[in-house]
Amino acid sequence: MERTKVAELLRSTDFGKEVCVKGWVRTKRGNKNVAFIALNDGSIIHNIQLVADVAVFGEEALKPVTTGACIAATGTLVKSQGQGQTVEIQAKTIEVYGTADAETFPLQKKGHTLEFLREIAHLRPRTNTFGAVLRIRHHMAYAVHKFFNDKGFFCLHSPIITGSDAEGAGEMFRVTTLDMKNPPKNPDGSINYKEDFFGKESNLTVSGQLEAELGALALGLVYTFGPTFRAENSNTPRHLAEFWMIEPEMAFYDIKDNMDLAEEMLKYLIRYALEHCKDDLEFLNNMYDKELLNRLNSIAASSFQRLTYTEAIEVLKASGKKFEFKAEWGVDLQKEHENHLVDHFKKPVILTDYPKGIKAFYMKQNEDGKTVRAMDVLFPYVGEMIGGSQREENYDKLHARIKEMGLHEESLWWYLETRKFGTCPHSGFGLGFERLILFMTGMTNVRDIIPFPRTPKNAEF
RNA sequence: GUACGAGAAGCUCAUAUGGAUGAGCGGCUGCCUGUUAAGCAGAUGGCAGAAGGUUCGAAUCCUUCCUUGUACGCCA
Repeated sequence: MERTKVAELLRSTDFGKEVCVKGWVRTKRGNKNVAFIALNDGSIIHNIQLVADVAVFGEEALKPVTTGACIAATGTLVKSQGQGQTVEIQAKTIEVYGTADAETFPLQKKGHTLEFLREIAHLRPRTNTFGAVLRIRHHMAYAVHKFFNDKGFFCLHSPIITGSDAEGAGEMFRVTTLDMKNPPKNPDGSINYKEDFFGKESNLTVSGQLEAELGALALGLVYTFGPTFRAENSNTPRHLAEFWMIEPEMAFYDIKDNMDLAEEMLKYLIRYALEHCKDDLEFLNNMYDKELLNRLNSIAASSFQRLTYTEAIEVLKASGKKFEFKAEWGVDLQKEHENHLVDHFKKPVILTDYPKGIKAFYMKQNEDGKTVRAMDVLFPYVGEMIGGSQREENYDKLHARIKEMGLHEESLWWYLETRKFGTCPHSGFGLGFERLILFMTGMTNVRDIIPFPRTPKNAEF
């Protein structure tokens, strides 16, 4: 008999129908006469209840049906006699695919802390929480592609391995096939990378932006959605060494178009989640964060507060609040400052036109000679969600800035050539996918947002 | 990387000023004719992260290291 998913069975009113269901046992309870098995197959957060008459199956046959075991069952879909569910399956056959020794299976019926579940990341997808998070993560990934596709963007696959060391977004992971115990040396004792796989030093990418710009200057509207790697020793609930980033890049967009796109996209994604992840969001709302649904609904309906860095400094100064670090023009905003701004406006804030000294080389320089057309989107709950800018399209200005900042000009030759050949105004931004999911789920640590987190001192699984 | 906190039973935690280690849950055994993270009863289960040190005596005090949490920094 063909397997029917639990999600479908729970919607069905086809009572009397013979069905087959397969999944993992969450709990089994009952007495001498009847056993109730809560079965979950991952298709939905809810379980279906199997009712097994002990007289039919025999006590011994039901023994291996324990929490964590995988089974296939056939039976009749019936209206539940008990409370708590509308439909259930009166079981006729049960086949055990895989047992789970109750003494050693680490997931118990009662809840576990998220910290403990991180230690058993290979099994935590079987919990309600991670089922919900991972389903939401999937829907958000799909929604990102759908959003861009519907707007005429093309997905561009930027490289994972890069020979460029000038992206400037953080420390990089070296990629090499050289024998680390005995690397080939130059006469001066340094390592000879000419012997390495690519004939030069290479690393894992920290951003697909520069390549996305090349794509935008040919296809118009593009976006990347891929993994990025940063070897920073960042120990916070918002940082990972390996994370996923969405980086749209748009020809002919100025900073305002850029902001409009970022705001439209974020609201679209929130609405998409509210529409397609209802059960999972309700579970997370009840279990972790009672304000989750309110927050999602309110931000989907809000219009983001836009102001310049200079105006933000004024707001901070006028607040009269005592900050640990004084808010002063020219200094990068501290977390406490960002938090104050978001609290002050009570909605997402888009900050623009930062001092050029604290931003990356590729951002378009303003006429004032002091600021660049950067934009950061600050969100309640998670902080910096997006970082982006209008890009500097003028060759001379870009070149001067690269020299001024002491960057390795030669390795950026290809990037500079786009400004020589058919340059145009363009903009883009980077959205941290895990931070988006953090916001979307009400979870508090990105280690619980990605199936297998990579953080300093941790690459298990 | 900095600051502070935490590492004891499978899990979550009590163990007041250093003085024979405790509980709840899980798992196990038994009871209960439809249960809902079921209920009731019982037994089992740990030389307290690692290494040193102080002391008659250390889970408790000190040192170093490891792991982990939170805040901050780097950013997304």
